[in-house]
Order: sequence, then structure tokens, then C-alpha cells
Amino acid sequence: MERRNTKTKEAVLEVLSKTGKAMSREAIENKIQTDINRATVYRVLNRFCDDGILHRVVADNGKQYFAICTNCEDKAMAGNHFHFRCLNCETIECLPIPVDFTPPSGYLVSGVNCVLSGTCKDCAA
Amino acid sequence: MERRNTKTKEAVLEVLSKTGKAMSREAIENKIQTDINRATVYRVLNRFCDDGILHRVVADNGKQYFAICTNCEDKAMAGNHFHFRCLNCETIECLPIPVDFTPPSGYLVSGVNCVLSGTCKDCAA
DNA sequence: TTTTTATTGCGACTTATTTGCAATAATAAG
DNA sequence: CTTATTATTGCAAATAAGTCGCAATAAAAA
Repeated sequence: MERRNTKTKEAVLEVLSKTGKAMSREAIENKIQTDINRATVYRVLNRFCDDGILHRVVADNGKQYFAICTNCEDKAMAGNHFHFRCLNCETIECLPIPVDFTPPSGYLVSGVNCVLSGTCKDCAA
Repeated sequence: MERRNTKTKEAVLEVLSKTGKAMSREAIENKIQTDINRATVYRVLNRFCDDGILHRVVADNGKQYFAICTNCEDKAMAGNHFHFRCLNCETIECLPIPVDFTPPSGYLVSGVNCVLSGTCKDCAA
């Protein structure tokens, strides 16, 4: 399916590239000046994930967070690094720490979703 | 607060110890013969987690799964091992692989939630 | 047997995310 | 520039997971 450029897409990408962190749909929407429909934002985010532009992290609060793929060469391994959720400032960052593991023989791993939580550097200071 | 023994608690623990895997509230309820209210099951599960008898895993589908703590000495680090979600049989297992990482300096980690997904040994065979 | 209060069931509620559908707008075609 | 095509959007409603208040029930102690 062909893709078209829209204000929503541009705005979402801009917000995400500015913060560098992983953001929830709500946070993204709040950062965007213009009013965009919730469903639309989700659709844009999901599309970007499909296209390998963003990766999705599901935190231990059950919510989805989205971040720009910087080192997600392999689509299947998008998000193949640790994420950190600060319970204080409710922020999610991509840590520059790759998730390292050797699956038991016979297991095929196609997705990695690793989230550490606690207090981030800024809040701990 | 004092704890009382009830059929629900016994049933939940029995189901979980029999499978050895991590189960969703729904799966647990289905395995129990008698009818138990959803809210009650959640309350029992949450209580068990608080008491360090179970640990909770939030999978990348956003759902909670519960498993008996076997090697969860440190309560704060409960679930400090990888989990595997099979996209085929929708089963979640605790892998005997500890999650190993060194958080960036300044970060305080109090929780670990790591889920790999793909095809499990049985389904891949 | 009575008392105390943890536990349960019920129903309603919240929150996150998705979906159908008709209206709108980006882009290609003429 | 105008028109045609169809991706995208907004809206409203639907799903789904999990939680909560409250009155009724039932462990366990007295």
C-alpha cells in the first residue's frame, strides 16, 4: 500500500525525534499543538512500527510506548535493547545496552521486549 | 493483615504449580472447576505477588501473567529471568536464563520485566 | 457458639487500544 | 489546473484487561 505524507505523521516523527525517548500515545498527543484524533495517532504509530521507522515497547504497566529506531537494523529485532521506565517521572528511555541471551535450543525468538524500572538518573540525583 | 486459607487460593496455587508456566487470569480461571469471580482471582493473584509467592510478568501483548516464584529470593528482583511467549500456543514460560545487565550509573533498578517472543520448542518441532 | 474481620461476588467503572464508516485530502493522471 | 483514485482522518462505538465500593459470606480465634 502506498504511503502519503500528512501533517500528523510529520508531527509525530518530529516529537519523537526531539525527545529521543519512548513516548506513549498520550504524551505524543500532548506535545503536538494541533488537535489530532486518538485513533489516528494510534494508526500512524502502528503504521510506523510496521514500516520499521519506530519500535514499540510494552512497559510493565501494560501500556505501549514508541521510539524512533536508531539501531534497529533488523526489523525482527527492533527494540533489541533494554528500556528503562522511571517510576517517578514516568519516562521511558532506550538504554544503550543490548539485550544479550541465548535461547534454549528449539526456541525461535522473533521479538524482544525488555523493560527495567526504577528511578532514573535525573530523579535519583 | 492476617491471611486466611480459602478454596480460591488453594485452587489458584494448585493450577499454577501444576503447569509450571506463567498463566493469565483467564487461563487460570478456565483450569479451575468451580466458578470463581474475576475480581476475586485478580485479588488473590495480586495478594500472592505482594507476598512474594508469585511473580507477575507483563507480556508484550500488554497482559499480565503469573507464575510461581521458584528462584525469586529477592522480592525486588522477582521475575529476574527471561520469559518466553509463544505466539503460536499463547503460552508463557519462565526460561532458566537470568537477565544480565549493568544499568548506567545513576539509575536505580527495582524491577525487571523481560519477555522474548516467538515459537516455542513444542510448536517449532 | 459467638465474634471479628478477611474474603468473596456483583456490578459498575476506568483506561488503553481498536474498528467501521463516511468524509477529507494527498498524489497521480489527464 | 482539474479530476480521479484511494490513503488518511475523525467520530463514535466496541473491546478488553483490570480495578473498586459495598454488602454478604465464611475462616479462625475466643
